[in-house]
Amino acid sequence: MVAQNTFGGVAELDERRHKFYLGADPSAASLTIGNLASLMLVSCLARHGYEPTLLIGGATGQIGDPKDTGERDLKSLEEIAKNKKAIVEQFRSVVSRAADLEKIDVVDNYDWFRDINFIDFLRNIGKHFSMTQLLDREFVKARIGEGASGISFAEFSYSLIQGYDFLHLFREKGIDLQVCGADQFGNCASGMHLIKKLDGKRADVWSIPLVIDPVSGKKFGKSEGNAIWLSPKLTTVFDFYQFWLNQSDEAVLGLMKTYTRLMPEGVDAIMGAHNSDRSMRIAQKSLAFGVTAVVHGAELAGVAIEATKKLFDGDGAVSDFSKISDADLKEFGRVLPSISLASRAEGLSLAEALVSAGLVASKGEVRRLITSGAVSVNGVKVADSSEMAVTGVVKVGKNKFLVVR
RNA sequence: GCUGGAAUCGUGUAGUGGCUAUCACAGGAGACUGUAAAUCUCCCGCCUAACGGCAUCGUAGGUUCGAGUCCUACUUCCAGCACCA
Repeated sequence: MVAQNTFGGVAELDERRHKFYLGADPSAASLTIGNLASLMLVSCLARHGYEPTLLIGGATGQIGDPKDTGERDLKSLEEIAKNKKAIVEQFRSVVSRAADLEKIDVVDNYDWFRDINFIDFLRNIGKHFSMTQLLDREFVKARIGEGASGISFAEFSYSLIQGYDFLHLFREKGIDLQVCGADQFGNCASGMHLIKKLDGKRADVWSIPLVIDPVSGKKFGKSEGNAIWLSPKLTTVFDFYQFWLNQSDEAVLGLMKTYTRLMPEGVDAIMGAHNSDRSMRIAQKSLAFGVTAVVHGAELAGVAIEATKKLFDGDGAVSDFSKISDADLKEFGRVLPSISLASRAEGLSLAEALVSAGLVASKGEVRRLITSGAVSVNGVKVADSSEMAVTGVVKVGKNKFLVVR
């Protein structure tokens, strides 16, 4: 679980102060499964007696972490404030579940940047950054030059801000280890060098590999439109569970290592069982439950499993969804988008219901899906987007459901 | 500041003033499967129950019967030169 670090081995860290931090920018209303990989490492360290601190990027989030394709749009301050709250909440709940830890320090880098004077910053910090090295970074090269999208001074300076964070936390709290995703290694290392230069002390960075889909070779879960979010408002618990359940045999081993608390022996045992009959998808099931339980709690993960059993073919499946009991429908509504039939006096058209529940982007899309036979109500394919007068389950495609109760 | 280029879907792209803006990737659906992978077929701006309607090639004007394409201004980016160090 190490991409690149700046120390000899974990044993070396054990000699030290046992304080570390992880940073996250409030650039969205929720963390994604990309961030979750870092959170799992944080939890692992916390279980072994290390003391975690979360840094929320109230300052850095106002600038935006430069990506290699192009400049980001600035987020409004209100949006940043909202995102901050949501992310801190997620961080706390995930780490406390995965590490049985109640108290987690949270700091906001805006608290110390708010009062920093620009000239002081250039004098004390900027002076220690080499332009040659700054220009040498991959994303800068990708942004400058023929056919490139360009880069603003604000984004260019991002890593100075992040570097200063590390120095600040080192001085104020004695934190001498930073955990980050591999894409952040450069930014984190700049802080490490600052500490060395200014205070003559040692600090380290532990970056974990970006999770790559072994089939497509693409970065995992962050491809813009279809990110998998930790917030149930953005990705339902059911979809979250299904996402892990649908992983390929090639990917599942690596994902278990990164995203579950299992020790190597446990992983081996599961993979052994999995390989004896792959069609049972034992590894995927284990992975899906484990991750869902950490993010959403064991109870909701259990509901997601129940819903999966009833809604898909196999043991215990209910092919006619109208036979699902009202109690079950209510329960499934906790992990699936749901809509109340009774709350609408007028007959609600199927198309409207699907669009308002967020299952389908537009009514035109619904029409296309119906034409291709993708939509069914209680197991019966529908021919037109007529009114919807029964309770039960609407199914769109293979694994999108709308509970009507 | 000067000169020359560039801006087309989530991404990368094609596009002599003329019919419905091309292709690929990503994404979605169907078939086949193990809710996997691979493969095949279809879809992939918005509205409408439907016939159909309305948009859209950085922004705003203009020329033209007709503009993604030509002209003008603006915005942003790139390159070279100059200026400044």
